[in-house]
Amino acid sequence: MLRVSKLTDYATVILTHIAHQPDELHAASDITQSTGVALPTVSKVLKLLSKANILISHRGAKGGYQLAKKPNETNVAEVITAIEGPIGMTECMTSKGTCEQEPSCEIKGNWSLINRAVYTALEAVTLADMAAPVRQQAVSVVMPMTKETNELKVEN
Amino acid sequence: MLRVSKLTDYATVILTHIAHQPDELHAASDITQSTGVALPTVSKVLKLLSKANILISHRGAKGGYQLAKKPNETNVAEVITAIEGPIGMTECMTSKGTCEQEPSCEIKGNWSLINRAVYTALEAVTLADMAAPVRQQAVSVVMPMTKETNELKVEN
DNA sequence: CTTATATAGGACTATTTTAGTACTATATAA
DNA sequence: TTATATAGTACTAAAATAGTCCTATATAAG
Ligand code: FES
Ligand code: FES
Repeated sequence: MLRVSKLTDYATVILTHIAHQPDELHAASDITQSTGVALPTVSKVLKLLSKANILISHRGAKGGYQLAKKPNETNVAEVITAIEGPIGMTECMTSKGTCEQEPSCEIKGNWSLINRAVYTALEAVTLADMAAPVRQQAVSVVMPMTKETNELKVEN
Repeated sequence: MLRVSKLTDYATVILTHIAHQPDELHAASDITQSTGVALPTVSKVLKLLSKANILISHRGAKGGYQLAKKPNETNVAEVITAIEGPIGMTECMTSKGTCEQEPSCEIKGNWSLINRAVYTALEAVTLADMAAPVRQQAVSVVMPMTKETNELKVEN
């Protein structure tokens, strides 16, 4: 079904919450209350985000987490990568040399382009976007094209 | 890691193979030989693709499968949907009414836009593209935008 | 210095999803 | 009638994910 994991979904909810008060410290226990996600799970997500330098942590009493960068400087692709690891639509994209039919594979190149297109789409959405009301914009994405149409359809 | 399942990957390999001879019938046993994928697995994939009307099946002796449409009329989004079910980045996208925090959820709208962007990217690639050598093109995708930039960045 | 608080890190279990296989029924060409 | 090939379904095994828990470490405050 091509979906992100639950943890990633939690991560966006949590980060969106934090993005509303970017300068304050947010303890895991506070976030549990405001999001409804169980404490151990919240804790796990926060650790992963901290490790990926999306959040900065402060230990000890009165500690907590805050955004490492401005809300518009962290995007969804980074969040997904922090929780799930590198984004690659097929196994061959993330784990090199594993695939037996790699030498003769003719579709790898196209998957790589699809990959880039999806990544670009995810990269275009920031925490600021998530925290803000929904509006619309257009973004250009690199894609493979058919043999027949030998020129760019849309230029950016 | 945001990836399609192995079966989906097989499906693209198989369909790309068939797309090279769109008018001939391809039996599961033939496809096993030319792709290296185990027969029961090939069989499973072909059945799913047939059920989704991406392939047409012919039973009995000298039977097999062929493309239901021209190679450029079937896209990757359809293939993924055929094997994995509806494409939705989060659970809330595909299974309505399940999420407890749906009423108060402020990020659903943005996930919906991300979803559409990814879908558009996948929709833009056809079997003809997969079968052809890799080239480049640009495609426009609808995305959410920040509060500040209240106008379209790129028009298509 | 001591205590309470909060994150860091890792290990572990349970659950869910995916992959792969097998078997029976049905259709068709020869 | 027989050989061949798909349809449909059920089942098992393997892998990924989700969720929990425990111990160590850092820090603010009394
Ligand atoms: S399927 Fe692995 S490299 Fe193409
Ligand atoms: S998280 Fe389920 S609707 Fe937003």
